[in-house]
Amino acid sequence: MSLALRQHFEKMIPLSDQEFDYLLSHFTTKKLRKHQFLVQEGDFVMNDYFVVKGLLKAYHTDQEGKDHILQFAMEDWWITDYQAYFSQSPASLTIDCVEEVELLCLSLQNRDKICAELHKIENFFRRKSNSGYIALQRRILSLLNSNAKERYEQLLQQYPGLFQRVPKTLIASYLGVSRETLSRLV
Amino acid sequence: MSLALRQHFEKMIPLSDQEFDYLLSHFTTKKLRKHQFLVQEGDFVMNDYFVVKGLLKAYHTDQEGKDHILQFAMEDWWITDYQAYFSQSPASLTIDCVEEVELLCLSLQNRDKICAELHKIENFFRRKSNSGYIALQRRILSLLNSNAKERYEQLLQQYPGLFQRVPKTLIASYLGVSRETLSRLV
DNA sequence: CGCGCGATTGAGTAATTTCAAATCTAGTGG
DNA sequence: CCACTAGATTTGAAATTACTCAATCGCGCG
Repeated sequence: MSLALRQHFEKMIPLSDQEFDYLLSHFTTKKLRKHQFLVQEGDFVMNDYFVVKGLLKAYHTDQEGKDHILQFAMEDWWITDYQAYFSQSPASLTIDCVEEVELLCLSLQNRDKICAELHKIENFFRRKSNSGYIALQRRILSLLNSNAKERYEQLLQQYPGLFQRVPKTLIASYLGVSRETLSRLV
Repeated sequence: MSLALRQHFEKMIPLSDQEFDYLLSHFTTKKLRKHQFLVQEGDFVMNDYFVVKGLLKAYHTDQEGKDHILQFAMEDWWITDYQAYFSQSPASLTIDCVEEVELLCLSLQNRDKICAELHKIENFFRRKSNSGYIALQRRILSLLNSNAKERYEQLLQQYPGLFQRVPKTLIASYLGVSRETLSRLV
């Protein structure tokens, strides 16, 4: 289970066995069933979660009760309500499991601790965050530039595996269109 | 001019005079007039830019020739084509000056160098990037959740100063609506 | 005074949503 | 193996929203 995490780190930074074991000691594990909540609106968010196995979604529910998916996360991705996590304030997002899930959990305290103790981990998270920033910029441009059909095709191209694992309703909610409209586009 | 940068760093991390002077030696300065380009599509992007004075916009031009503003940057903000900068590949964005501008320029080599040499700078950029990530998530949710009017009001609330400095046409392009539609909403 | 840029207004068109109903599909229990 | 059900997807039709294109307005500056 922790091999996935090690490989994930080592895509960016080399680690000795000792270093990795030390890092790993700052994580806890968690398993959840399909449809279980990882984070609910209003919760304090204790951890950032690395997905070892399974698939989750993070979404916000608006005043009219409609969900808007901010993020999916599958194997090798991180997910949490970052706003809530970094500022240790109540969550405005809900995160739940689309499939059965195995997670490695990293508290903010432990994140800061390993970043302070191991310079290369701070480097890892900096670069990771930069990549994430760029990915979100791309998504914003795609929301501004492209109509629903083009956004659908871009997503299909970017994450072909996703479509076997989530219903179209959720894809629609991620793309920002109604499921009926999405259905008419395909 | 460099005082702005020092204060910017010191909002997050304390610095000695020596440390700051050393950091500053890795920046160059640049001044541009209104309407000048900082980055054009296809350019290699040599720097990340810290805005000492003035206002810029970063935008993408789609196939139909329409511009979509990804980011504004004013005093105390950073701006570049991050995709192009971090991967040292040609820019897909254009960045130009809405006002006369003074910048401090940081190359990728120098960024990596000061991050490697000064752990707390790596920490600075990590936290900076995390904040940016959260801000983009908020913007995505606002694009998914809210209609044009609500997005306008959120922007107004978030950056009241912006509206005195940029024409409504640019606001519309940032919000993802036509200028006519925006005009009818206000 | 007049030019030019930005903002507004009007009218017709295109895209998307909403609400309702029909259809399809996978999993369950008999 | 079949019938049944719940969830997911599709389709239809009307209503809404936003867009485009064109014309007009308003204001600051030379």
